Amino acid sequence: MRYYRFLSEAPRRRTGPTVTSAEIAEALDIDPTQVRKDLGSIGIVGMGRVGFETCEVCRSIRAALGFDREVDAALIGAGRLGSALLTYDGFARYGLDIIAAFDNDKKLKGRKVAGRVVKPMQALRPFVEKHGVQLAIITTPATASQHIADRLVEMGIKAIWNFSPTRLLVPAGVLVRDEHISLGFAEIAHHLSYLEET
Amino acid sequence: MRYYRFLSEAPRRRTGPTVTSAEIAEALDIDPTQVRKDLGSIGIVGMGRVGFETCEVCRSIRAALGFDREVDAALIGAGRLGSALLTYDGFARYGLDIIAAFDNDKKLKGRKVAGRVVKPMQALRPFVEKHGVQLAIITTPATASQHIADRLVEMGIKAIWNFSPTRLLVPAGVLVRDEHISLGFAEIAHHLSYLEET
DNA sequence: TAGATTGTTAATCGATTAACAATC
DNA sequence: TAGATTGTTAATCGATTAACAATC
Repeated sequence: MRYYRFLSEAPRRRTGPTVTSAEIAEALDIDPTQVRKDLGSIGIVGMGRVGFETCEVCRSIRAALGFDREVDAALIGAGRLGSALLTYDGFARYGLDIIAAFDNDKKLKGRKVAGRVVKPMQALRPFVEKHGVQLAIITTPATASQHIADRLVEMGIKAIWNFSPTRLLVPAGVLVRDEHISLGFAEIAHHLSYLEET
Repeated sequence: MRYYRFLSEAPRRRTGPTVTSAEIAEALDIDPTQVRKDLGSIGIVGMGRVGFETCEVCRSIRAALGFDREVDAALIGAGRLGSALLTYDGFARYGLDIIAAFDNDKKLKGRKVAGRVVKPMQALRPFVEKHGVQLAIITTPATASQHIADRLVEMGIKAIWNFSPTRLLVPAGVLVRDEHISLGFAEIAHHLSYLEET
């Protein structure tokens, strides 16, 4: 993933069409050997003397990471965080398309957020089944999220991206990615209290 | 951090006042020896026969993670994501207090979000200096964030929690924690395309 | 050809796991 | 005392780094 970020920015750096393992390693602060190993593991072969062809590597990484195909997602919870995700246009780069938003809040009903109408929760099941939605993004309050997750699993969802501050329990085979912002704060708190000491 | 989440939920599980390394290991799916090592490394000693005293361990971990002291933060960018962070009340648990929000958008000026007035950017420097703010949370568009980061560093900020989709460059000594949501999606995309294959 | 960069094998390092005497 | 659980040392495992012949 870090490779992808670095390489997709390559055109902007106006470097040539190739990149060496040493350059990548330098930029990402890792060992050149490591880079060659990683690239090799997803079937990318470099050329002696010149290195790797940037574009080709990019494509291969996209494929390896699964960014090369469209993923349609349903967003559950159209509050502030949900709206922020809907509005964010950076997901397209990774093949993620949030095709619908659902929320039970009467105030939001029928309102448009980032061009998408917020649908009532009753519409969720038919929608998921009709469009074969595989990914659900949950931004509901912690109290509601487990219940919603259970329903989503019933509907046959394959993955849940959980932004609510709870750990969700789901049967094996369904992927849950918990996005706990508080976790990031741990690093900061640690750093700051460390500064304090010295 | 995972220990902390687990242990702080202990009261809800209504287990006794102590917990064994085996129990923690089981719940977190790691090796019991690892647990004992980790706890030992922050100076926590357990008792033979009964294990560790839950409350005491919790306190020690809080201290080790730096959650035991208040951190005052300034939020830059009061858009959807910024508002979501302002509204989120879970930060208090970790000692984080967002004491002010700043945004240049005229529409937001003077508006209240989660009880805090949004201040204009000009007010940032005096505010940071007056209150000795150490942490800034950036939720501005990618184009603006580096410029803002530079200014914040000048003002003597110690850490930046970056929610804008760019990598920020700062001098050594200033901590930047990048919160790239797209990164989380990589895992999901990978899982889904893996399912596809089989 | 000469030189730079790769792919890969071998060596090092650190982290995880196993084993067990010491402790409550 | 007997039994469970700890702290710690030793052994294993995997991942990172170093070295170098093969390649363009």
